[in-house]
Amino acid sequence: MDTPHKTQITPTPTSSLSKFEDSPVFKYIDSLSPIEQAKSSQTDNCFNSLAFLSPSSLFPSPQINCHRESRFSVKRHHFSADLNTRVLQSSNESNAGQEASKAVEQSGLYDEHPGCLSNDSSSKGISSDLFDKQSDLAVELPGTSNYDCRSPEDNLEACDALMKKTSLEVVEQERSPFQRSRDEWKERQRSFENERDLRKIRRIKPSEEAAGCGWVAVVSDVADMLTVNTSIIHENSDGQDQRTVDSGTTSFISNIPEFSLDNANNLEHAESGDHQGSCKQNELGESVTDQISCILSTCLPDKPVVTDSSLKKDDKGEKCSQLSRQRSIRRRCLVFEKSPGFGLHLNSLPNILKGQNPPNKSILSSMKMGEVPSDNGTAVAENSSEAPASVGGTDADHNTPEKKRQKFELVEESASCKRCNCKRSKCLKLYCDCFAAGLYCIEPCSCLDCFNKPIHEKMVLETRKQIESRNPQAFAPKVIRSTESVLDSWGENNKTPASARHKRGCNCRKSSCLKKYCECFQAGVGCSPSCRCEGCKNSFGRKDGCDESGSDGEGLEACEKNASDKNSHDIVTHKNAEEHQDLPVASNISRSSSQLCNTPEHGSSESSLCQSKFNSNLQAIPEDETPKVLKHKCLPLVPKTNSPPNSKRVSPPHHDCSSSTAQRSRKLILKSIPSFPSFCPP
DNA sequence: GAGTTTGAAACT
DNA sequence: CAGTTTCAAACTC
Repeated sequence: MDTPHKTQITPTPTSSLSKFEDSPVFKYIDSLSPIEQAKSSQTDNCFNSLAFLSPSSLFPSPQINCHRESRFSVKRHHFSADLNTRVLQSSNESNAGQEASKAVEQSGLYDEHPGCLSNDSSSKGISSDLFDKQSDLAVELPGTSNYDCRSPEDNLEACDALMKKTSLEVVEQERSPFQRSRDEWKERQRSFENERDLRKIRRIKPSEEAAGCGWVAVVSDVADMLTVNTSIIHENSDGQDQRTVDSGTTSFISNIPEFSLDNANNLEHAESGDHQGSCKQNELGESVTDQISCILSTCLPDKPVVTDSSLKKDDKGEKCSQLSRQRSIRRRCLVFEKSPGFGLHLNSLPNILKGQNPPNKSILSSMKMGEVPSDNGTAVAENSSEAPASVGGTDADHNTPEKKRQKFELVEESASCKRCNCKRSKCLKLYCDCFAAGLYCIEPCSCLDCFNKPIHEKMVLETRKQIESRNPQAFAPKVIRSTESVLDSWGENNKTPASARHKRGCNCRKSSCLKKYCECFQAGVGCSPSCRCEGCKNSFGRKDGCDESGSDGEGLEACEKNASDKNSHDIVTHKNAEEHQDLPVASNISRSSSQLCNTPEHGSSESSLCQSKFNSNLQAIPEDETPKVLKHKCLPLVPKTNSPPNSKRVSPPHHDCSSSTAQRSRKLILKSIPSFPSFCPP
């Protein structure tokens, strides 16, 4: 049936046009859909490039094109031969092609078979073929056959000739200078998109290889790829994939390295499984897209769901599970883009290890306690006791995500977990340990009306900024590793062993710095002249000089007394508490510290173990890596108290065990510790 | 588990 | 900057 619009579209009848209108294909297409052309142009945002009826069709969203291109840009060349054989038809049947593509899209072919069309085009018949062309042209965007034939493909020269004789004759007559400028713009756009595709292709592999260090690039790359029109979010209306951002905001970014580490193999297996007996993945673009999909699916918090669904489909042999994944992934990545992650938030650290599970500080604690990510991205407990043999299994078992998850969960259980219990501060003040430590509150927390969650990221950031505006060091480590230079500034001699000190000092009045009310004691460091404590009896070092080295008998006596009557309990309690509590800068603790702790020379006695462990849990940061601001603020510290400046530094009890080696090792360790991350975007 | 103590953080 | 209040952890019972 002839619609009035067709005559409108081709107002200048040509012999060729009339010829093809009489073709069986045209009639068939025509009979397929009664959709009017004008309506199509309005409703179809993507595949109306041949209609040239409305500005909206002339300028489809470049973002849409971005993601379409990722699917079709390479495919275009693959179909070029086929296209050549039928371009005469299609180019003159733009209307019919559009309708056909619409029909295809409605029937799901568009989404379901993009990667398989080359193989079953015959079976799919003209619909698929038209779809191929349509998708191709839709991606190409220019909307003119002329542009289409300016593709670098040499074998399109014939196409060029044909096109010039057919549709171009029609279209060019109607091309206005506006359209030509539009074509130029789109050509530039396509150039940009091609470049971006190349970047995608180029980056996938390095991202896998770079593993941990390259994931930032992956993130940026992902961000590049995620500039998708938000309309895509609603592309799939089943609602199954609608997710809240929440924890995924951080896990998204932080999980990327895990993909690099963990899922490279899985990806290979999954992909090979996906394509066996179904779609032949012979196109680089498809492969890259799938890899990207897997990266993203790995990064996403609901990966299990996605993976499962995908696997189900794969098991059924359905060919288009990849696309479904891609679409879901795109949608959820949009969510991420809408609510970018708290990139440097410490909660992301555990996610690096934990994968898709929600952020959990316990893993951070695990790291702190000496568990470090192994090469495959899992946390390895330095203490063998924390790595049950049942979890270990074979090497093959180690590589399975389930085993890793179990391992993580076990590690998590055995590790400590900081749980705040805030009731009034909404976890947005430094009262909250989680917030002060730069961590989001998580499930184990018992806080009420907590706003320290990824979903309130903006509020968290604003609050942080506000607090930092009051005190730039508010989120800096409270305990710094004081080197000789600092001690010098405190008027102490260089022979005193370097130790950690509370940056600001405590202000205890009643606890005598012998309870965890005292931040110095809690951190396991001695009080310093910076402290304004009264009656300091800090067993780790009194403000006025309690040196276990023996030079100060009274001090030592006091300390020993403390250790005997109360510290024996306190230290043990402290040890336990430190083992079950996160310190604000857990990242400062290296595995080497734990190794030191477990080496025979250091671990001969319980007390030395305790102390070593205690030291390893300090919030200390090397003075070398202390920010200049911090140095400037800390170095000229003038004690407010009247404590004599010549008080000897007090070493923690039992420090005599391998002190030199320990100190040397600790220096090396601490120098390798990265500086405290800034939470504020630069 | 409830109540108390404590000192840092926040506020004025 | 100092004094006061608020807050949550530590502690005691």
